[in-house]
Amino acid sequence: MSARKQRQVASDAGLSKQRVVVEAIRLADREGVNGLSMRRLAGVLGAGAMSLYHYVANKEELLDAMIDVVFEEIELPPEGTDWQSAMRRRTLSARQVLARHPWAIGLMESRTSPGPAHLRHREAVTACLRRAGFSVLMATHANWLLDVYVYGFALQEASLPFDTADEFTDMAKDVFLPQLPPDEFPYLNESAAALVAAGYDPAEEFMFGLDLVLAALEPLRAAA
Amino acid sequence: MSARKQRQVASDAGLSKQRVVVEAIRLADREGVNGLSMRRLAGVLGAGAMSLYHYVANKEELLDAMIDVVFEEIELPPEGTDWQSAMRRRTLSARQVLARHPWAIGLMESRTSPGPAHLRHREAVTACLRRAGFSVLMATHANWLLDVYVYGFALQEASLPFDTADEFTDMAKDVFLPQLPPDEFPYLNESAAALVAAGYDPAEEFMFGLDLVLAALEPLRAAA
DNA sequence: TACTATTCTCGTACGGTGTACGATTGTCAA
DNA sequence: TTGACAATCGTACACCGTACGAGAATAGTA
Repeated sequence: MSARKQRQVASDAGLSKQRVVVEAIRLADREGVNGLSMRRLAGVLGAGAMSLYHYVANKEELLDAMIDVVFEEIELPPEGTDWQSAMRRRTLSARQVLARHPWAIGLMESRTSPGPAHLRHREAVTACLRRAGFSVLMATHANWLLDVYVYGFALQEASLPFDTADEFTDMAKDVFLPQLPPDEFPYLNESAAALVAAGYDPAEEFMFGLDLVLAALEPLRAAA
Repeated sequence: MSARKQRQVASDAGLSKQRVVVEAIRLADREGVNGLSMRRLAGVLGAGAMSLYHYVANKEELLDAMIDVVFEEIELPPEGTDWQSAMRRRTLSARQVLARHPWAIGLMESRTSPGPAHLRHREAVTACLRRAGFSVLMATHANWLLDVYVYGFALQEASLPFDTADEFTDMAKDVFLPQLPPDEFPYLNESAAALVAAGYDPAEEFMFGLDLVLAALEPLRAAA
């Protein structure tokens, strides 16, 4: 039994909770969360729909497990550096991961209890902040604020209808500006024009806000 | 015909896009976005399910319209004050509105084109920032950052399993702490204990981060 | 080896979903 | 009166999550 279970966890042939969740994530990445149905998932796994329920109590639990796997993909803050570098590292990683799995962001609103990977991440971040000299309460504020930044950014980025600076330029000219009568939206026209001229890079935007937040948090920690 | 249409827009008796969307929002507020189905919505409107499709092309369009009505509820930045007060006012309003309609946050991820109310809000915010002395590009950064803050906060707040400080205290003692073995999560234990002692108020947390962001943006505008 | 217990698979069915299609009615202009 | 059009909605189809229970495969025990 344990030998068989061992084999199933590792191999590609048999089912396992691992494989169900991982394949569910791949499916959601490909088709969006609305394209993820138990029947379709069973299909790509080469199984009957009801077989999945041996590994997952219901679809809600599957979604919870998917979210926690996403959290596992996010790098923990490294230990050997200053707190700002550590936070930059883990938030950048989070941005990449959430951009890879945009469906995860919309799912968070409805799911309230954090999974084990989520908790481990939170513990590591709190540890980093406390060791950097933030008080208990200030570390809580900083933790919350940085999470707000990461999720808020990911949420906005996911709702952008373009991925690269070039795509933005095209869309701005062909789609955005025609929808913005200059007399009704003078300032948005001005913005759009400036952004088309300067180019728009979400990664740069991320760094701008992140550095601003980190710099504003810096004086709130007690000296080391 | 136009008299009839007029009557329908105003009255409670007949259907209209207005009424369909408004009732859909009430239903989503009450039962969550998963409880909103065309049949149920038609039910509370006293109509057949297919009648709704005369006012809305499909459910996606209904959801888009719902989101834009939510944006309409958010106060525009007032004009007679300094930019920080104006931003405080409109972000606080946004937080309240999004807390009232938590389903709206999760919906934003999948919907890419802003509705008219969204655009009007954006225009007003950009105007406020530009008049306060921010450059075109800096106003874009500030606009983006403040939106990140509002949506990120709303997203996190929506995923909290409690609403008030008292509820938090109860849940922390009965639910959170038992899930956190002190040897594995020493820092989260420390945090939780401190928060239980100090009390936890989401509204305060919102002001903390908002003031921090506003203060950090202040030096980035050119003097007036 | 034989029997039993447990784990795993999944076919069928039920009540829900979004919505295409077409029939029906009510209201108007000519 | 007639013909166009706006509005309503019954029916049907393909899909959804999953309860139930039957059957096959495997493990543990004698």
